[in-house]
Amino acid sequence: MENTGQGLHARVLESLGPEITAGEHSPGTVLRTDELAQRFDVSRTVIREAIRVLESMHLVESRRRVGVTVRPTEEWNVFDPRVIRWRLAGADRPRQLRSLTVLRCAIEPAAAGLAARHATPDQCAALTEHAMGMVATSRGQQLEAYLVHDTAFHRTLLTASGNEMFARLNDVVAAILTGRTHHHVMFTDPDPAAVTLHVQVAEAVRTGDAARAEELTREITVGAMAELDILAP
Amino acid sequence: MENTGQGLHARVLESLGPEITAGEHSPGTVLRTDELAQRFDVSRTVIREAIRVLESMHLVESRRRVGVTVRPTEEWNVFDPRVIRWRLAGADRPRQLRSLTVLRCAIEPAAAGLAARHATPDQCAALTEHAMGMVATSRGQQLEAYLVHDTAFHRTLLTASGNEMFARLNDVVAAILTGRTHHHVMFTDPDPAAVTLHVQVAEAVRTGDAARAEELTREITVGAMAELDILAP
DNA sequence: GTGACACAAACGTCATACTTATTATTCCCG
DNA sequence: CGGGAATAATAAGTATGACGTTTGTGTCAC
Repeated sequence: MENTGQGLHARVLESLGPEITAGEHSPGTVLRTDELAQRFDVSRTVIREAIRVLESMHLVESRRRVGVTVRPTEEWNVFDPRVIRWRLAGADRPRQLRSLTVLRCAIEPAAAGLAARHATPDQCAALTEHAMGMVATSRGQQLEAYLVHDTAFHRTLLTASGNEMFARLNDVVAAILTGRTHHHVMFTDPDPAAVTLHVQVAEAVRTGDAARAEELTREITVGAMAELDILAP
Repeated sequence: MENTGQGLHARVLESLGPEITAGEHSPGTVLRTDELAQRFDVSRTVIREAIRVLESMHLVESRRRVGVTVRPTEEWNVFDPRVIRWRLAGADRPRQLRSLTVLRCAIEPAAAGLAARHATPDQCAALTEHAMGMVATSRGQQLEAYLVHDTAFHRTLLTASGNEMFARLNDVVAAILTGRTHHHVMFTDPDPAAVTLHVQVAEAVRTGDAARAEELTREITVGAMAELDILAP
């Protein structure tokens, strides 16, 4: 239960954060540090440190004499990994998943194009290796093993793009892929066409064909959007 | 500009953050809270709150008995608005600007396509209005006025996409546009072709032509990359 | 009704003592 | 001489109480 034992402030954060992102405290609600200290049975010091982090995420705003007020959703730092995680774990998980998928579909083709230019031999090898792994595990209900290779493939692709911003989105893509397998209840084996596309992307990156890598990746992402009933762009 | 005097912890943060992102403390360096408290002449409480925020940005890692160690660049939360701002203000501004531009060029076409589907009449009106403003200020060294309309145009476009993640990138795009005008020393008037493209994008969004809006916006972003000598994808 | 003024509530800051985890050192035994 | 266990040292983590600062609000006089 307590996987958050890294300090009391972390424990408070992992309680308050999800509460806020889940909308349990509607925007405008005021939280008082004294009450929170009493509720969590910790000192105000600990509460204040947690509040400071929530404030850095633009989830709350602390003002004198008034207290800690919850900010409206539009002001949240929706790119903060923790905010993403909390929202994915909360009630509006579907909407968050759609937002992230749209983002992913804008990013990954561009990342693939860059990877075709910048990927190191090691990265090319890793890509083909994971693509082969996907092929090997694409039949016979080996969904977990398939997911591992799928995640590794996209992580390698994003890293190989050489763009630090893209690289930092691998957690997002991993969350999407994991979510699809675990939550969306994939009983059936993966789409063979998608598996083939991954192999072809690895090949395009290896041969340095940026345009082809981008287009093939776009096909993959279009498929990902279709799974969530998002209009293709 | 930004109010850095809003509390001592904010002051410390706005000193330590830039120092770290500028590489003044190389990864692995250990900072001790007591020393920092002495250096900034504040209590340890204040230092701890600042450290907690830096920790939430993955800039540092606080461990008992060892101190606060600076983390390697690859682990930083490069999407955090403050990290972006600090790096833009620091030494590796050029590289940061290129990273952001690549990101922008992956995002904006997709955002334009979505905007063509989701934009409200008000947003369409704002788009055309700002495009007209760009036309009106595109000649005669009215660079500042042009920048205002340019920024507003792209902000409206990203917001109109209806995707919260895209919408939160308007600060990034604004930083890029501002940087081009101010830093890149634009003596010459804007490229007339780019101005025309903006008008056409506004028109495409208004008429709901998603494919056209996306393609036109891609042409704009390709131009933005060319200005920074980035290979077109 | 309007202005100034005083009060109080909540956060902000500080100082201090104590706790805990982690590392480094010592020391004993094989 | 070497290795592992006991021990000490260290720096962050937590608790507490006091005081400062800002600011919303109510009151009072005019």
